[in-house]
Amino acid sequence: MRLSRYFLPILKETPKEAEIVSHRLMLRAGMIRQQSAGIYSWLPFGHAVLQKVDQIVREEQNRSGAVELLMPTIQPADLWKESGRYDDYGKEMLRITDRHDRDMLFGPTNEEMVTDIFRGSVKSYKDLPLNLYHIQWKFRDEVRPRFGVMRGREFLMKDAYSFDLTKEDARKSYNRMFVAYLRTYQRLGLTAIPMKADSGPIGGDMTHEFIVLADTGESEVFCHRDFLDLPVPDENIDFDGDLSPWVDKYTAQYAATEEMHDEAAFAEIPEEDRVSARGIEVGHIFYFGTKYSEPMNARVAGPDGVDVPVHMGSYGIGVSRLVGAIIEASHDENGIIWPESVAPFQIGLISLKAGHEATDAACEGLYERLTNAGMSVLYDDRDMRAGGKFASMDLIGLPWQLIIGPKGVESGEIELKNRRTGARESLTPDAAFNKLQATLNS
RNA sequence: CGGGGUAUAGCUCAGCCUGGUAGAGCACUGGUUUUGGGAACCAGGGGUCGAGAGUUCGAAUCUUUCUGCCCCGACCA
Repeated sequence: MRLSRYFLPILKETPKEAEIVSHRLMLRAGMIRQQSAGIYSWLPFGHAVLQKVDQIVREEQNRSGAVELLMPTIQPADLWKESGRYDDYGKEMLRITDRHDRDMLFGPTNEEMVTDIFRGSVKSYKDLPLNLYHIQWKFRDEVRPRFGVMRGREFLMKDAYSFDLTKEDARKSYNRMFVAYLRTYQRLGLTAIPMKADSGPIGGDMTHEFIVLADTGESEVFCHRDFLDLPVPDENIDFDGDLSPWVDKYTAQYAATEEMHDEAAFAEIPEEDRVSARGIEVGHIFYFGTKYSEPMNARVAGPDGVDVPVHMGSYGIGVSRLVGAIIEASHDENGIIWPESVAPFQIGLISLKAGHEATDAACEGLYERLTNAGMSVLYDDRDMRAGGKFASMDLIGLPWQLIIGPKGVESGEIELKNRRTGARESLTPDAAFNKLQATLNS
């Protein structure tokens, strides 16, 4: 992509409404534009990141055996009246009346709807287990939206719903999601720690919040240092096998958010292993049994022929929030530092002197070569001074920068810079190409 | 939903106290000189000063009502 033909409205100054770093950087890097409190347009650069995250989440859901569908944003109120939540859910639910005066709502979540879909078609234990998920925009009319996309009113969320005959089976479904989440966050370049969450009236140990540590996190969290470098299952993990060893490994040590914090238990950890930090919740999984299947009559026949309500769980990942969380966890004073897995482009190619014949030729040649080799390149071909280009490229945080100017072209060298480490090296165009190909296509 | 702010050019802000023809920097357009870490100069374009009502000869400025947005708290993926 040539920057001169892209839409990347970079801001030199920070809009005053942005308080936290991810919000500031997302506005400055031309990723989002606010349309109303907590409601954002995703501009091309931001949209590209959102799609990368979306796709990784999808791939890991699919790998775990979950099946994708797509439910609507607008739901009829009747389903919610059936479960009893129409009255329970407060003003956070955006209620709408259509032209026929029917009560509708903009979905804040989809338990009722997916239960309705399930009960219409599944009647036997032979069709279980089943896990249905979608990635869809939700709306919660927060009293006080803030932190940009981290706490918006409209947000993109992956929500999965598992259906099982028994609680024991539901635990297996829970474990599958647990492991899928570990893999998902790792692929996104994040260290996410599963922490005990409040299970509310359901009770039990099957609920965890996945927390990313970041200095600017919204809440205080406490955990054992071991979590910071626990291995994550590789892509060959068998989701039909017994996943409990992995879950056990990740639940053996102390980890809790503020609300669930137990000072005494935390004190038992050797002092040097105690981690007390700020965290961002990027996922939440929980088992809730027959809370919806009971009132909504979602029952299946067991092997004995008797109908029983299915055991359900739901599993959320805040996809749009993750974009902010990744920035919170990965930036410096100059801007964003994208993990390679979610970077909108792998390489930023800077022409230090657009219009200079030899420089243009060198840039065009390399741009074409890299692109043809399957690498994604944002080519800054604007006629602009070098300083501004360097600042822009650091701000938008592409993992690799290729810097080509008249001096280097004359001596046959270009500069390759790693955004994260800041390391630069002068290479011939061939060497730079080979290095990038070896690094990025591996 | 309680408390506190704020609203002037695309962005950051001054002007308001003490009413008198709407400003600066950056950005944008044209030009000249520059050119390896956010250049300089010259010439331009761009604002019903959030909206309504009032006071006044005259309102960005004073009074008042409304609205948007932001921050703190309670609440939450």
